[in-house]
Amino acid sequence: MKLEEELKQTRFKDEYQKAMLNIIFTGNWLEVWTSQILKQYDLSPQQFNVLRILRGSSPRPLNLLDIQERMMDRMSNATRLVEKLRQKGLLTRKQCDSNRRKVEIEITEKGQALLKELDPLMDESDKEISKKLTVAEVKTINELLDKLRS
Amino acid sequence: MKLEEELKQTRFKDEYQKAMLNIIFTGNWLEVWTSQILKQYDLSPQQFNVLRILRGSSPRPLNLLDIQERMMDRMSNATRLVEKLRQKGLLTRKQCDSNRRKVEIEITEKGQALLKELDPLMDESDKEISKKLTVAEVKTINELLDKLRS
DNA sequence: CCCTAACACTTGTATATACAATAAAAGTAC
DNA sequence: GTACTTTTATTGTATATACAAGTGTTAGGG
Repeated sequence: MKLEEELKQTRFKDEYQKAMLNIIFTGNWLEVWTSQILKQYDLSPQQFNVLRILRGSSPRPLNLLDIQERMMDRMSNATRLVEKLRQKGLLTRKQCDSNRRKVEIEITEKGQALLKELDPLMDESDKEISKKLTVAEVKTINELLDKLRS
Repeated sequence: MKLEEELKQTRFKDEYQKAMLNIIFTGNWLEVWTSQILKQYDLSPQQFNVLRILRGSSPRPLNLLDIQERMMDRMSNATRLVEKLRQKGLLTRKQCDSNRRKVEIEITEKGQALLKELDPLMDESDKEISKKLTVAEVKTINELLDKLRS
């Protein structure tokens, strides 16, 4: 739907302003969507993101700064996020031997299993998008967004 | 910068998954950017958004549901958001005569003045984007995002 | 070895947010 | 008018987040 209808607005100052709002709005929209899916598994999008990051580096553990660098929202508090996941048994943390300031964080079997359960659900979301846009079109989006942040 | 570098990730499952993450990430990125600008004026992006919505409808007042419909993030609590802005004297609220469940919310002179002060700063952000992307390119983004949400 | 600075993380605190429960007014049916 | 439903907004509560201050660890200079 056009952003104008979505936000019941008649016009924007220019295409640039509209793009700014459009990207933020669509990002929120996608995040709400995934959070609906994740809710039944008691995960926030951020927690899910951290788990996927850990799976990506598995079996090599990551420390907190590594995770923070890879997070979608760098502002959120990695310590407490990780602690939440640890309490659920989805990851382990131990002090790093060579540098005791660091912690080594690793996804557990249980975490892997949970992600495996979630994979098909997330594939569904991708399929939803593929109903709306062709591969060429999403490629274009990716290129333009990458360019925007350059 | 490419999302892969930004998130220090080697690859994504496919372009669809990358687009999903890219839009969310870039949306966050833009929101953080504007929130930096707004911070010196003690406004959150959401509060700023509400003020702009009210300016857009001025001099006609809006009630809470109207505002909620036009907000970027529909989940946030409009009542408390509006109350914060009222305390700052940026808007007024009064019970609606014809339907006393509703409230009429209107931007004040002070609110208008604040927005006027912020306009040039926000124009700067637009200009930043215009250094990276042509009008044709942002038009493409807008079309594709609108299509994605359709 | 001592002193200072840099690093990696944690904690405190104030604010924001999500979601559910509640309240009050208006509309509808009888 | 009374009972029921719907609309519109508010409040309670648990959780999340931002930002600054604090803690313990390591590194470097003299």
